[in-house]
Amino acid sequence: MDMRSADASPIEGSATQRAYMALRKMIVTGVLRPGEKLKIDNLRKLLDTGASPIREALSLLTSDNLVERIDQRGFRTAEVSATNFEEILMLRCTLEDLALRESIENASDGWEEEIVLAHHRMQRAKSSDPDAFEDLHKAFHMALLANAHSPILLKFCSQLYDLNIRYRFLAGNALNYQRRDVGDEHAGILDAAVARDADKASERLLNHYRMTGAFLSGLIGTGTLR
Amino acid sequence: MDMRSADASPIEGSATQRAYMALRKMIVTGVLRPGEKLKIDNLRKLLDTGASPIREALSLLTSDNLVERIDQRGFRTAEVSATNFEEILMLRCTLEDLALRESIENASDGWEEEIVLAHHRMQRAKSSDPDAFEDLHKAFHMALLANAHSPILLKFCSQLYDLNIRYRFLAGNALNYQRRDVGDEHAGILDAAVARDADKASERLLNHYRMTGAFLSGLIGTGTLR
DNA sequence: TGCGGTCATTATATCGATTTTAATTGCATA
DNA sequence: TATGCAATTAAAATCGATATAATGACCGCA
Repeated sequence: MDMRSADASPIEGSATQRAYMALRKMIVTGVLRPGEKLKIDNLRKLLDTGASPIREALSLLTSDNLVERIDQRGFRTAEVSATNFEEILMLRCTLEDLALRESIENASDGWEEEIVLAHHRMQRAKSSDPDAFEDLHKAFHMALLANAHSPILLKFCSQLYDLNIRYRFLAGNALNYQRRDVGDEHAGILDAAVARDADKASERLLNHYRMTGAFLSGLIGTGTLR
Repeated sequence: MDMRSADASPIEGSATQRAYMALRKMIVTGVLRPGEKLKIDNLRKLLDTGASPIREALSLLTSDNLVERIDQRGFRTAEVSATNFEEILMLRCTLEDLALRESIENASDGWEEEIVLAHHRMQRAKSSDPDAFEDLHKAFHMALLANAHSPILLKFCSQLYDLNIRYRFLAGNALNYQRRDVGDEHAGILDAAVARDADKASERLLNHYRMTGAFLSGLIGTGTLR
C-alpha cells in the first residue's frame, strides 16, 4: 500500500519541505499578511524548526513570487495590488488556454479518467470537507492541463494559480465564491474537455477565471480587500 | 559615482547572492554538466564559502529549473533533452511574443532610447569583449520586453532565456552562433520595435529564435550535444 | 554462485552559536 | 527644536558541528 501522499501529519518529508508547505499555505490563505516582515526567528519558533529550513523554504517561495527577499535585510511576503492581480489573471488566461488546448490535443482515455476523477473528488469534498476542497480544486484545474505534457508550462500555471487564489482569500475567502454556482462552471469545463472540444473548453475555462477576476477586481478597487 | 553593478569581484552582495550567480553561470555555460550531482561539500570548497549559502543558492536555482532537488539525497543539475528544449522554445515564442507586443503597445521615447542603447552596447562588445557579450545580449532581449510592465511575465522570459542559452553553450558555444549573421537579425528587430511595428518586430524576433532553435534541435537529434 | 541483510562510509539535512550588517536610540551640537 | 554622530540593540547571514539518512561493500547462507 502506498502510504506517502495525503497521509496524516506526522513526519513526512524534510523539515525544509514541511516549512515550505506550511509557509506557502500561510501566505496564500492570508495568515501572513501582504508585505509582512518575515523574521526568521519568529518563524523558527512558530514552525518549531531551525533557521536553515526556514531560510531555504523562503528562498523557494521567493521564486514563486510569494515572498520578496531584500538582500541583507531579510524576507517579506509579496505585496498585493490591482495591477499585480490583473497581470496574474492575464497570464493565467494566456497560459492555461495554451495548456488546455494542448491537453485536449493529446487527449487519451487515461487522461479523461483522471479529470473525471479529479472533478468527482472535488465535488464530493465541496460540502463534506471544505478544507480539503481547496487542494482538490487546484488538483482538478491542474489535471485539466496535465495532459499538455509540458512541465515548465504546468509549473507556471501552478504558480499563477497560487498567486491568484491568494487574492481570493484576501478578499474574504470562499464565502462569496461558493455562492456563485461555480459547480456548474466546473462541470461545463469538464464536459467540454471530455468531449474534446478545445474551443468550448477553453472559452468556459477563461470565462470561469474572468468571472472571479472581475469580481475580485471590483473588491480591490473599492479597497474591500483587507 | 555608482560603484555597484559590473564592478570587479571583491565583495558585492551576500555570499548567497554570489553563490547563486556563480552557480547559475556554471550551469548555463555547461561547466557543470547536465545531470551532474552537486555535492554541497565540493561546491563549498570551490566557491570558498559555507554550506548554507550554497544550499540557499541551489534552492533558488531549483525554482529556475536549472537544478533538481531530490529530497534527502541532494541536488543535481537539470537534465537536458530534445523535448525539454522544444518546450522551452515553444514557451519563449509564446511569451516573448506577448511581452514584445505589449511593450510596443506601451512604446515611449524613454523605452526607445533604452533599447537603442542596449543594442549599441551589445554590438560594441561583440568583437571587443566576447565575454561581456553574453550578458549584454540578454540585456538587449530583456530591454525589448521590459516595457510590457509585466514583472512576472518578464521573469518567466528571463528564466526561459537562461534555459535556452544553456543549450547553445552545450551545443558548442557561440562559435556556430556568431557565424550566422545574427547581427542583422538583431538590428532588424530593433528597427521594427523603434518603428513600433508590432507584427514585424514579433515576426522577426520569433524567427530569430526559431532559426537558432532549428539549428540546435538538429544537433540534439544527432547527439552532437555533449 | 546468487541473494538478502547488516555494517561502514559518505553525504545530506539540520541545529546552535558566531559574525556581520542594518535599524534604533540617545546624546551632543548647531 | 532640528540635525548629525555614536553607541546600542536587533536581526540577518554565515559558519562549524552534529544528527540522520542513503549508498555501497561485505559476509553468511541457501
